[in-house]
Amino acid sequence: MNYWLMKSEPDVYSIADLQRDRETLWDGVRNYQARNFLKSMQPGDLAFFYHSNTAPLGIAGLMKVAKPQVVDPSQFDPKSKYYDPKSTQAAPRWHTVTVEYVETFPQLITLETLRQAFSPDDLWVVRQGNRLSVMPVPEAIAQKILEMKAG
DNA sequence: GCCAACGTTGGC
DNA sequence: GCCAACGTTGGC
Repeated sequence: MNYWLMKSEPDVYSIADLQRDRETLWDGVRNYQARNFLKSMQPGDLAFFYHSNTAPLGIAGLMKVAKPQVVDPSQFDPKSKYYDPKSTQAAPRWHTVTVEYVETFPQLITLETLRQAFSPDDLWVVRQGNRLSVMPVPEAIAQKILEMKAG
């Protein structure tokens, strides 16, 4: 079982939206490094839901990988902003997962708090200028984050 | 809204 | 295969 961190802009899709939907397809990732992490996810892996490009920034809750290795359908949809004309049905470029709601943290764990607690080498989201939207979280770090949300 | 960081594209 | 131009992300 592995831990991950996945970013979403809450104006677009928030932890509250996931709570309402219970499960969602994590579509629209168009970065190869992030996609490779998505591809390596296993059912039951846990992922921190990070609210980006908002205020306050931080980890808002937890979700669980439900279905792995899902072909992202938006790559074939010319009307989608995630349309990729170079992708084919025979050889899709973009795979993702579906995720299932687990919990909303009683309190957002802010980026500032994460910066104080962790080094950029341990938790990549605190790296300056970090643009990766899906990243692994070492188990020891994940455990500490889960302790922090307990208060 | 600004802009630094940085990934991608495409001409050569 | 290099790298300048370009587009996007995301913190501030």
